[in-house]
Amino acid sequence: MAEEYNFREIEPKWQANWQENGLFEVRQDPTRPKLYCLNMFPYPSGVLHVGHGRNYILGDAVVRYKKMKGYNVLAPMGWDAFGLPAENAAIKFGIPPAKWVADNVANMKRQFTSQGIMFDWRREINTSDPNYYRWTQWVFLKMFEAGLAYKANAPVNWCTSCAAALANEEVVDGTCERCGSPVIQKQLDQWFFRITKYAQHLLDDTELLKEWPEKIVTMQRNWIGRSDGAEVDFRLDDGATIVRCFTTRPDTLFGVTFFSLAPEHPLIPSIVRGTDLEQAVLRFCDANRKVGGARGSDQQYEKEGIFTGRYLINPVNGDRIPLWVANYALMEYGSGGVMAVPAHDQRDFLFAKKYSLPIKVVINPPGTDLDADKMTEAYPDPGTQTDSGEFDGMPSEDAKKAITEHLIRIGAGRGVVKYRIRDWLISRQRYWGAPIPMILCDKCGVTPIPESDLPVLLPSLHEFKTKGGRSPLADHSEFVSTKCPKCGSPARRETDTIAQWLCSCWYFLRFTSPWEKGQPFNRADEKYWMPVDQYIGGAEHAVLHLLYSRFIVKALYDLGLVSVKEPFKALFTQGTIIKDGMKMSKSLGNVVSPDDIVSQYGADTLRLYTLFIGPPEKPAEWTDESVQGCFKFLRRLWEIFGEHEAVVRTARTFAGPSTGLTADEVNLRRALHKAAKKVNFDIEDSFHFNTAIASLMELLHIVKELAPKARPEIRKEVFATFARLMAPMAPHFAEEIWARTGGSGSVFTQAFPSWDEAVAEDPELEIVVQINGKLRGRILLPVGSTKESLEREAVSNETCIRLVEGRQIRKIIAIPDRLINIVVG
RNA sequence: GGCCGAGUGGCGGAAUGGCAGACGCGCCGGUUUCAAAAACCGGUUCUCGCAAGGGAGUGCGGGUUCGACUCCCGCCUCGGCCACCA
Repeated sequence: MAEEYNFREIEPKWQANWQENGLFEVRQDPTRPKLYCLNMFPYPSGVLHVGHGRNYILGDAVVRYKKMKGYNVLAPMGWDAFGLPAENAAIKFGIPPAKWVADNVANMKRQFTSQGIMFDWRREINTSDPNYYRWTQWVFLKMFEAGLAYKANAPVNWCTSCAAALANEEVVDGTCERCGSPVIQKQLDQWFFRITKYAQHLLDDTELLKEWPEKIVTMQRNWIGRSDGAEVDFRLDDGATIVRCFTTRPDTLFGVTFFSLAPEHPLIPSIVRGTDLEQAVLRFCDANRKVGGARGSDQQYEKEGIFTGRYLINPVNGDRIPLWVANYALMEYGSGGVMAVPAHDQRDFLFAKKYSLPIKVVINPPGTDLDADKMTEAYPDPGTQTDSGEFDGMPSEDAKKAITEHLIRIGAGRGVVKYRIRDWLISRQRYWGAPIPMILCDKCGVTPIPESDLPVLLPSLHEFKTKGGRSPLADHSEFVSTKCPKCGSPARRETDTIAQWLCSCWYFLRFTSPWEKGQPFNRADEKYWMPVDQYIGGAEHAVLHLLYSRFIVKALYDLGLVSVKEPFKALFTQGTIIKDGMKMSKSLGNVVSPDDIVSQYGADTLRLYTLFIGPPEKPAEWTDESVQGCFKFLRRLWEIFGEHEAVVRTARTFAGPSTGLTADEVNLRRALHKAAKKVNFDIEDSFHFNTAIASLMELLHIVKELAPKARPEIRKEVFATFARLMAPMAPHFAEEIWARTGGSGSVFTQAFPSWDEAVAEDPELEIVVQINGKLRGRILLPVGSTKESLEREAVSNETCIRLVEGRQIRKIIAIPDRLINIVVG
């Protein structure tokens, strides 16, 4: 009776073995190339589901593969533990956030281990640990020193339910990204990071992100949102007031027929003061003031506006144009005013039609003349200038520059660059975060806490609900009262906490030397390990986390504190796991627990299926039945190995040469080499473990058929190589087979099978012969044939001659390894 | 509206411009069993045919090529992200 595949015994055994032997404890090793492979660290929300697992299993497989390829691999893990969910959960369940975090961390760590996902746990970090967050506070101080942190009274997005200010990025369609409650505007004193100062750097250096998905780079560029254009000064009809606007289309300046101000525009009250329309205009402004991240709801709203009764003078042609207030003009973009050119902008066109405003064509499409009266939509494309004074006849693309220069000459404008990105709101009126390390002194003003006084400890509070926009810390007098570090007089601490985003913007630096006490990281270690060679995570962080991290690293680089300009050399964003047509999530009730799969089928089955489910960059549908396919694969391989185990264990090591092998032995070894080639290529090229596993399944079929016919030492080679090939994906299983083939030590101290040498000893390959892409035959040719030698061979080969049947050969197309196509006339 | 992706069996998905549908699931048939499950063996794009074999076939329409799922042009559909950003 054959021994059963007992994963329940095998898996814990090897997990303990790896732990004991410190397999994943990495040190700097100058003899090997380094590889810093990082999975985005999780929010310790409690329980991992198999959707989360995709991330970590993929990363672990890469780490194990690279390790076998000879790299010195750093694979650390930690916890992004500050932030709203922990605090909300703590309020809900009445336990301290720190306890909630600690419990969840313990469980998630257990889940990682039970799935065979191994990290260098000596480097574990937790962002809510004072040993960590004192250095988050240090980052804040450095930003302040660099003039990149400032306090301003600003309208902030305020979530009515979370009772917290949100970053623009956290507002989705006017509601809170986390809880979905409506977001309103509120004026508060807030800390900002001046990310806008780095907008151009961040944009330029997207050039360096060659190993990032194109999609993510594009999203970063769009988010920064550079627009090149001109600022134009329009003079109010009183001759004094100047109303500014930004345009990307100075070429359309002669076609301006009205002007729209944002309802929040500060000039409006003075412009309409004392006029008949004053009350109506102000009422309109109040009614259309922006609420939340977007005006109104998520839907496009009807364009509305009101005439102010006043006129502006177009600086280039003296046209007197009506000044309107319109709800589609945004105060926070440009300068809050739009020069409206209905003929060449669709929004302006719709507005002009609605309010019967004139339309003036100044750009004609190539070859035709537009008639303003007959237009049904705006013509936004380039063309030839018309009705534009001295610029008539000029291509509109050239006119952009020419008209801007003209504006400069007459002192009515200038070329400018605008960015969509805004400064980063960094303060939160919440408890569960790192206190902002600042002191408010009546005499000295806002004063940073000296580095030596860090950390500013977060006090343990039992009551930490936010009240009326104040941080809970504000009610805690022992925390608030302090002395000014400059003048020594009584002062107050800043009571806002640091947005959790900042904690996760530098953690990859801390991982390089997390044990450092007197500094955030050791410079030598940072220099050795940075940048992160392979970053793996979800595309949901495509903009915020990645952009913030890039910004912080650039700022620290400019301060001479880190050695790299970009933190992440290569990025891989894996697709989400779908179940029953929806993203897997606790709230939808469609989660599959890895614990259940592990106990039923084992960690290796879970890992194989997760990798096999589809190409890792794309979303994939989880089906419980399909899991069995991977389990069956392992069990079959186990059983087949069992039939050969006794022979293999005592066999000597196959050392070649390949002469004198039977046809079956050649075919068996060829299949092995083919699989090795495929697995190497798939992992190296694209992390396509799905096809790598498929090729191993194919290999199993052949091994099953041919291994019984091969001599013992070849069988030994086959099973030992098989074990090494599957080690990244099914590590426990591979260790067990490796050990049972008589292999010494851990399979992860072995080299991953390469294929080039192996293939070179393969005697011959079967090549398909096509005639005019149709008829087919097969010939055997030596392995390693080049395209040229194949073509030569085809002319003299008997099979080919017979197939050509005397017709004239026009062309021979040879694809090494695959086929020869002979085109005959 | 803008910018990306993607359309292949019943399903997930394979295919450097070269045997379309690898591999897995499911399904069908068989072996085994008192029976069922499991396991094992075989089959499984559609279509005509008892069969051998034939025909069609990668969203639609063109094109390039000896040869197109793959490249080019024009559509259609779906998904993602950003969106009255001047």
